[in-house]
Amino acid sequence: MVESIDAGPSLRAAPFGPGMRDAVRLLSPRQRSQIASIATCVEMPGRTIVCREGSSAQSVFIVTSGVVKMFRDLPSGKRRVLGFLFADDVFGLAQNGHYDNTVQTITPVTLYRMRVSTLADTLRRDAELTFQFLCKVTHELRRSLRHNVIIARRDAVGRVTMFLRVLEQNGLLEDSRIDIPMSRSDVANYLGLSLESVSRALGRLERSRIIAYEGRHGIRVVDRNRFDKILSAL
Amino acid sequence: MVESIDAGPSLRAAPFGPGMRDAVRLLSPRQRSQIASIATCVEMPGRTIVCREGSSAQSVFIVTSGVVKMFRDLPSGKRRVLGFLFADDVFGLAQNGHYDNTVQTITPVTLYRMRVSTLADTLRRDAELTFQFLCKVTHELRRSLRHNVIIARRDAVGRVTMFLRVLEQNGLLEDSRIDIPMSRSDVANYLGLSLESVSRALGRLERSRIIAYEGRHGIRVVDRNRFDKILSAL
DNA sequence: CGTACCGTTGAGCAGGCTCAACCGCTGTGG
DNA sequence: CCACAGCGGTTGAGCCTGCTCAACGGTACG
Repeated sequence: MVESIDAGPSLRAAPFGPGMRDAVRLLSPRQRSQIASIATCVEMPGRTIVCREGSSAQSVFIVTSGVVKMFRDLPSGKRRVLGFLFADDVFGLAQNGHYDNTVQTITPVTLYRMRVSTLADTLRRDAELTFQFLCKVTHELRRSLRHNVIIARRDAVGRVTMFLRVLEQNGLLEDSRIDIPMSRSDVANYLGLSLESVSRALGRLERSRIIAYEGRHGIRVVDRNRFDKILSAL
Repeated sequence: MVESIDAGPSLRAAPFGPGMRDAVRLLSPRQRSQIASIATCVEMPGRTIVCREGSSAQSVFIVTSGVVKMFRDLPSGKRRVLGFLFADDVFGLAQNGHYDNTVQTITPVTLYRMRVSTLADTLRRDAELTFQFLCKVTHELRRSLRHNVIIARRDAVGRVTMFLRVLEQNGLLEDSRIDIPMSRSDVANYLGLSLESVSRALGRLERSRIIAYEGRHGIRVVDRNRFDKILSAL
């Protein structure tokens, strides 16, 4: 049954124990339908605000398809993008009564929405399910820490390259093709660079024949050696 | 019974629901003794490595007193400090079979150590306890995201000031006194600055009469207005 | 076909990094 | 008791990279 893999929302994370190299699907079919029973599936076009920083936190969301960005607007008008979320990611969890980040869709997305109180009730009665969520949030924490490592880097080319690898490991695309669904401005705000610097860094990578453009929102790694060298030059 | 507050390890985090302003103690006395029963209490002097990046993950730790730093060493020899952990914080959780960060004590610490497999077994049988850990890890995630916002800032004075506020909110010291237990070098690696920049930033804050030194590892905010102005100038 | 947004490229500036010297405290050994 | 070495912290000089401001190009969409 192909349908079984669509029988409700899913979570992806690396387990605590000595599991596979990286993230795996966490929830059992039973757990997925359990969550589906307390959630509603919604679809949204691109550029839609899903939840807003500071507003009362009603719901928790799980992404099923598409890409969203999580960000915070600063008094100066600058915007900090704190992360991009893909299929099998969860958000809306990090608050205490109020969301502390805004989440906006980048591509059209489908996601499951559930009331935070309903989810909390369900979790309190199901240790196994709660444990899965614990794994997932721990995984998010790991990603955030890696983000910290990336933006600690000083050179624009290095940051952009590390970002490309994150995208590569995330999207399970075929051989060396990397999809960049978000705008340069989003990338810049995520990496703590100006958008010009992002553009220049990509341009430099291309001119030195390390990557090749495939449209403006996709690249291909053509010199894996030098690509990896930049990564480890951190 | 004064002893009751020392009856085992504790966790501190902001709850999901509309709770207090900030973090609260999570575990019930019963849960604390439950964890204590599967943990061993250890004391360590300062500058001790607790667990090392890449090594096989045996244990999860809860800090009871003292300060530790979590960091990662990069190929270039540079060191990224990803966070400082205080009483009621947990670490060792973020791995999959291996620790992905090194943790080292800064001050003498007392902490509870438990085998990760034992903890996992306990959690799988107790939804309420697992939920508490979920809250805690979510809280850690929030802190990491705030860290991201801090180091996104460009100016050294701003980053240092935001760091001082984090320390202030963390340590529950009396009026405007802020303890800085870690070295300038640690602060620099945490903020993504050179240690000279940290030193200069603190010096500038002092010369402009916004803070006053109290020894090298403590300061006092003497002009709260301008202090806050720097914070919101982000 | 025009407009608006995204992306790219250029010129000049500023802030933080690097290198280097110096200071003060601590602990050690003669 | 003092000399010395080591470490953490501060300060200075000069360089370098990414930011800012600005103009231009291309593509998508009305």
